[in-house]
Amino acid sequence: MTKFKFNKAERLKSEKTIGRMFKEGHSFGVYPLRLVWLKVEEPRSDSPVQFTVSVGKKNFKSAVARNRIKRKVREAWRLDKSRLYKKLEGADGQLAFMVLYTAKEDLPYQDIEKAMKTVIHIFIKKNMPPANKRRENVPPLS
RNA sequence: ACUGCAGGCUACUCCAUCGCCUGGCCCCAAUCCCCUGAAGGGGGAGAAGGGGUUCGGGAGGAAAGUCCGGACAACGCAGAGCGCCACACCACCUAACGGGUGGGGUUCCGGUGUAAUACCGGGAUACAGAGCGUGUCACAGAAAAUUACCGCCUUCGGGUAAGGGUGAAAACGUGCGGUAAGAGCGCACGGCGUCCCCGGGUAACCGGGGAGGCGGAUAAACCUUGUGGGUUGAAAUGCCACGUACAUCCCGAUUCCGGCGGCGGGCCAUCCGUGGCCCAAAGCCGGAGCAAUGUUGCUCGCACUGUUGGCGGCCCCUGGGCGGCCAGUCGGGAGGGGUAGGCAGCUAGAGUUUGGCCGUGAGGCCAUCCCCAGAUAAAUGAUGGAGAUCCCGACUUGUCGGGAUUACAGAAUCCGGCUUAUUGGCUUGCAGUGUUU
RNA sequence: GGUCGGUUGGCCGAGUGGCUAGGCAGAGGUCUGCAAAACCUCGUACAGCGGUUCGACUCCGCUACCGACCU
Repeated sequence: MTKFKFNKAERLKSEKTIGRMFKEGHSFGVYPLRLVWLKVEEPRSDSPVQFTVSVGKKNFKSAVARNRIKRKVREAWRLDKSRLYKKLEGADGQLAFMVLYTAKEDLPYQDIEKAMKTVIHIFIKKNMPPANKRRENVPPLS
């Protein structure tokens, strides 16, 4: 039951962490999304991942439109994150995730959900090869 | 019924699944307290957190712009003056307002109608003062405000605003008289200010009469008059936690007087007990000065804070004067550093529903009912399915098929307004046109 | 959340209510064998909408956009 929830512990709120993500973190894009992520050594909560969304004011001037897109992206994350959580079981540290919405128009939910699934898939494929050798394949922080 | 104008109301509904924020209740539970005690047992409280087939609530008419007005909070005073800002026909409403309601003036439009005034309906209106002062008034024009030039007249001293046709604006307009030529110089009609009287109206103002007049515009130019405003704003403010650093540098003040007090000293008198006079430390009290603050514009007032101690030098001379340094305290400033978490403020209020009464109305009074968002990288969503409404097409005229549910837009301390954005529907008032009775 | 400031040609920038300076860039010309430089000429602007005024870049409202500050 708990796998579809989205609590406060799972939200990324620290301004410092977000600042570090853009300096030191890694990123890749899957239209219309772009993931920025960083491994945090001292977890702020007991959740394996802290997640947040960003929609630029440049692309969407209306606050209503920005809020709607953020809700859709959060919904997609909420429904698909369990796949990643399963892979992360037993790992120490915490991951900070930020998803940027890069499209210029408000896309329907199905498109966003599809992109989110791809994002999670690529992340697992790149950084989480099965079992024991996981730690070595995580790229070092620059 | 249609059209036009001016308003008002509303902001799709329901079901299922998965979620978000928030308040209550229940469960788990680290821990703490009490009783008894050898362990242990019993009872109670229970932060943060987790959970629940649990019970409630969860965006707007503009939540927006931040243009006004308040509540509330801080600044030692809600003190003074200056400055600054705002407002400006009258009355009322209101907690207050630059808002609203009603009325007045001015002006525009439409209709009816006239020789013309007029009447009806609707709109707009930052609408105090230009017979205080200062400034500005391009081009054109003789001249843009106290005045010249041309012209006209002349007794050659001068008089004269009729003419000069340009302009947004130029000496009340037209006619007659009058004159050397002219001029409100006089008269008739008309227009516009000032003052007084009468009538109506709470008043603005309107109507009538009289006196004395008529030398431009601009105050959303300075300004004058009147009225109001102390300033700053929830990133206010208070508390807790964490963290540097009661750290560094620069500047300023740290002076004097009086009273009480009497350590101690000097002089005089002496019946040797003491008495009188003078100087006078510590401490206490009061005052002046200085520094700084001066309610986050300037100045001032009152209040408040600091004004303590040590060490040398020079001069006269044995008690003072002058001038320094150091530390402390207080005040001002500079650069730099740390934190950017939590709680309160924070949602029961000029509140909401319904009804009655008063008022032309804005609104007021009374009763009744309800509790109705409090997030903070910032909650109210996603998916699916019905219904309802609207649009398009087809024809069997009430069915089918397709599409849309949209616009503007997301609370951030809270209210009252204003302004701006905006889809569709419903509805009220007024005017006009047409039809029927 | 609050408090302020700004918007003038393609770019930078001045402007007292009376025809919007100047520079860079662009176009044409003179000069040159050709260019550069220099000189001459030209085009293109007051963010938008209302109001005050005879007249508005300027004064006053509203709107849009850009920017600064606060602890």
